[in-house]
Amino acid sequence: MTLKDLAKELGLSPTTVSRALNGFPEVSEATRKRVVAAADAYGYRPNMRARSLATGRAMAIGHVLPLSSEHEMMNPVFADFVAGAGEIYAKAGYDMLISIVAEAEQARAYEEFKHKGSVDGIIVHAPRMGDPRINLITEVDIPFVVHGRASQSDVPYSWVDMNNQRAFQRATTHLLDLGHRRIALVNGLENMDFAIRRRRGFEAAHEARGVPHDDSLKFSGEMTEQFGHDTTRALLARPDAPTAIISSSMIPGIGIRRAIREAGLEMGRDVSVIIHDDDLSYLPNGGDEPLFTATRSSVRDAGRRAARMLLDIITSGDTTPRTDLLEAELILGPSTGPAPVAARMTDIS
Amino acid sequence: MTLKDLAKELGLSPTTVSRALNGFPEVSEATRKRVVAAADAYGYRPNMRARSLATGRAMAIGHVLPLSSEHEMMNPVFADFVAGAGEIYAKAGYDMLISIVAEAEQARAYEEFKHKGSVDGIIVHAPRMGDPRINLITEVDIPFVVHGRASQSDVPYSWVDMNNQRAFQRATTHLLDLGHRRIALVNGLENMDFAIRRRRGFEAAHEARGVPHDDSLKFSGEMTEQFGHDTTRALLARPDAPTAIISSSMIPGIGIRRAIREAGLEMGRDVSVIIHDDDLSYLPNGGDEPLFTATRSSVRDAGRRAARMLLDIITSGDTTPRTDLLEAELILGPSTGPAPVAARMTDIS
DNA sequence: CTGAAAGCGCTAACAC
DNA sequence: GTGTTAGCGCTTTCAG
Repeated sequence: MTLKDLAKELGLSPTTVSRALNGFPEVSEATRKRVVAAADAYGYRPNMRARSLATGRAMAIGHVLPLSSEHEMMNPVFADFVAGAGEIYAKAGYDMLISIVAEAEQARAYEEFKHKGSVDGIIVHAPRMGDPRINLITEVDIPFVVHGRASQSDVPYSWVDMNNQRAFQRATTHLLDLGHRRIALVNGLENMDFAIRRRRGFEAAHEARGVPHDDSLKFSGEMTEQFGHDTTRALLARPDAPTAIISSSMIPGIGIRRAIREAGLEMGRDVSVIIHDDDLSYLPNGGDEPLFTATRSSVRDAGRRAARMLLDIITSGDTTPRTDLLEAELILGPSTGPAPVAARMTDIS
Repeated sequence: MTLKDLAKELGLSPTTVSRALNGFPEVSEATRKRVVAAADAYGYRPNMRARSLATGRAMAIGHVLPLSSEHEMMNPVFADFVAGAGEIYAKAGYDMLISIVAEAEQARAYEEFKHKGSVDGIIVHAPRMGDPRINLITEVDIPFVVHGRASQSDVPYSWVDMNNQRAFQRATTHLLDLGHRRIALVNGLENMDFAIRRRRGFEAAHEARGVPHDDSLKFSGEMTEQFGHDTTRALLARPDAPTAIISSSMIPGIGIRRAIREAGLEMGRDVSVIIHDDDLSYLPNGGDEPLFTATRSSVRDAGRRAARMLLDIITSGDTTPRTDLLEAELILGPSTGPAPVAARMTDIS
């Protein structure tokens, strides 16, 4: 059933039918009712490809994420972000196109998106420090919003991001105010933008409280359980072991828990641990475990906001860069001051 | 730069240029070379919408997942599956469309996909027992492949799935052969197809070895850490506590570990635990923890296979249902026979 | 081997 | 208010 068929059935011209269906003002209410009823009855669905070709709008948004981040904490985060964005697109009648592209082919990917005309806008995921993609996509001249930020980028651009610095500053301050003076930071690789901001927050908290921060307590690596485990093991074996640890993500957090247990220590009593997780839904805080604290914010909401921002840019045509910084919702749970860690250790070989 | 522009530049007709670019045989090698070179030089990219309209092929695949499964173990699994599928699509020049649709709107979603002409085929995720979507989509008459299976469906359909029954049968057999006689199963909700199959495998192993399986040792619930924790806690408090536990997923597995530790027991010594995870990359088995065993298979590979299957169905036009059952790659790690659990327990209040 | 012409299904001037 | 006429950019008969 095409528009033409429907028009023939109704004894009208395709134009009128089109206008009636698309809510143009110049069609009479009577005809509109007839047309809509008939369209409904015949189960008519406009062909988007044809409409796209005629209007120039694809009614689709592309999400691009670099293949290289497949083993980062990106995986679950990405899924949630996309779910949130998808919600908004669905409401607005847009489709969502996902493409996972190797670093080297990013430039081509954007160009293709543009020239193939398959999307009206793009969401860029997992930016690095000074990510070259920002420049690439700006040149291609297609509306886009970055999920996260890319420090040191020389061109202005639109983004939606969590306030990573603030979240870590608050978490760190919390520990400092409890009396902790040696706090370790288990962070992601510093080529990821968020990792740098988190470290800055960690340091800022120290500076604000006049407590020196020891570089030998700051670690950055791939966010695996192994990394959390080994780092913590080594930390606890030191004569100047920290009394608290802040983990940048859930996964190394699991390793941290394990290492603490292996050392014969107890979380929340001997060592305070804060595990930051962008979306706690994966690892609900059991409550009865002495897991010290956790920070929380909704990635899904970030997805929704990014989608709304992009759609607005597209429909308004106003491409002046806009930004949206989401405050993390911190859950700073059952707390305790510093304990003489080293004294309580049994065997960590 | 459109085909017409390019043709004009070359002093050829659009037809010839099209044929040259699309590898039709009747064009001379000389012209083809010229055309290809020019296309390259000008950075010409065919407009997919126009091509789609002309050919009737959308060159895109839709992935539909029900909104209801957002809090299932679906999240990370979905991300990986999609990454694998995306790889194949990219190579074949297809786009990937994702839509997250509420249960109630599934029927309409498929119809829209079909009539809007935005995709050539669909991948259905997270099927339930006798999932009605299978019938819906079959009626709509668009090629599709199901990721997982929906038992009790009356129509035949194509699917790619893990051999969940076999994986759990093997894991259970492993424990039985070590001498365990009371094994608990911490499983997902049984409206999910895989949960049922896993239980069947668990039971089949017992039957094959002539060991009775106790219904009071089988649990099914939402796969949260809390569920794993509470179940294990209660299990260990029983006078007839099991000597081994099999967990259907990583997340409750974390709770299981915690409950065992809280009970003053040690995994792999006092209680043998097998945590099944479709993709261990999220929780690398540390190796030095007495985590007993784990099963492993690549969700990403399943995504690749499903994508290939669907593309083949589409291009060949042969819609006779095909199936692909992937064997899980089991890692049945450091093992131990049963220990008198109850005797070793300290305090679990 | 190449080109002219028609059309995919829809929208958007421009008339009436 | 409604219809007519051109396209959107590409593929595909059908001629030559």
